[in-house]
Amino acid sequence: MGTKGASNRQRIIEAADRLFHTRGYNQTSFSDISEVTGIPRGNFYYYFRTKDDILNAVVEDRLGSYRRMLSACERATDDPRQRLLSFVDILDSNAEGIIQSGCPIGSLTSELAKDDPELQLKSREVFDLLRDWLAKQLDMLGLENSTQRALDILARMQGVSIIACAYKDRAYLQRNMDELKGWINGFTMN
Amino acid sequence: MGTKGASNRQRIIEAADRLFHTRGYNQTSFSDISEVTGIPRGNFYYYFRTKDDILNAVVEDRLGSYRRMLSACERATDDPRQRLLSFVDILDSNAEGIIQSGCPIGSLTSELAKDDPELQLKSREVFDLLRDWLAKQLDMLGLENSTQRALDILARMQGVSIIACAYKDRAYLQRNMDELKGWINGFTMN
DNA sequence: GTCTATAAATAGATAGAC
DNA sequence: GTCTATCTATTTATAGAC
Repeated sequence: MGTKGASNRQRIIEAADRLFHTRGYNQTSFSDISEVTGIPRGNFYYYFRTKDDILNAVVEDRLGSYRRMLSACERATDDPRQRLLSFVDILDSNAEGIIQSGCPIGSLTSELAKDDPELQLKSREVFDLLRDWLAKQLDMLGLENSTQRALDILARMQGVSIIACAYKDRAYLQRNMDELKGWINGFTMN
Repeated sequence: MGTKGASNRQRIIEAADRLFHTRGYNQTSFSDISEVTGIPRGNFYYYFRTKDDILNAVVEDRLGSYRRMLSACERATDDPRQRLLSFVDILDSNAEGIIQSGCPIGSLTSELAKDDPELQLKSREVFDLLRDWLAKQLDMLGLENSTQRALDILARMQGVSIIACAYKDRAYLQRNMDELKGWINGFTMN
């Protein structure tokens, strides 16, 4: 695989990633990706056989990004409570994108739930990654039902994202992220 | 407007309502609605000028349905706490649909956030209706920041719906609906 | 009011020149 | 590896017969 080929492939993935977030999977056409990247439509099929393949590559790319962010978070501190608070900050740093287009993970998984069960399963892998990482930190805090609590954290962030996006209310998002941090701080007292 | 015409129009709205939930707005074509209702595609334009008009009619129809449910809930009891608990039960009765396709309100509003700001504003009206009704009950309980708390209830239900749908986990939905009721019961002690 | 036929645009996907 | 041209199917929407 040549350097330029890998570059083109990566450019397609990154453009598709952004478009899947801002316009949705089904509303993103090959023409859209072509316009953004400058790569002709027909060339896409050299790198991906189908549109579904692009989605799979985008999810794999997201998994890699989140794994790197979580690893960096683990290297920064050994305190699981601090790690959980950093986790909230990571997603908080994407606040503007959430207000405009919703959570990239949640909105993609929700969209694909209506479409193709296989694609939804693929997009859910990002949830799996975050859930397992959160559960690991909760385990270190000595909490029980760590997986369920991890899902509760994700559910809370998803719900806040939905409302904040629906009302384009950045203050609502900020306030609830802070309350979520307080909730997480309360975990240590159990 | 004749009887049969109104009937056809209503049949289109109800079929579109279900399809917008199970497949999404953008993934629902006139052909899909035609297949379900048996009404030819071309006939749709006698009742609606555009697909957007169908969405508007669907949202208006949903608003009417929810208004009737909330009114019935108000007639059933004067206790605002009981009304809030009944509210959770109403959405809980649609559990199977939430598992399969997500919350009809949340998923539609999220989808349209990526598409057309005007359509999102229209679909958000259902959130507005529920928010205001919840806030009214919270006011009766003597709570402050009733609108913010109402949004918190909606956010919590949305988040739980996203996770329950992603993992097709009916038990998770049920457990969190019960916890939400406990949370609401806690409101009276403030 | 109801339906058929069809327009005009766009989708995902393919073939093949270079 | 890269790009143009094109195929086939489907989309929203229109025209017009009945």
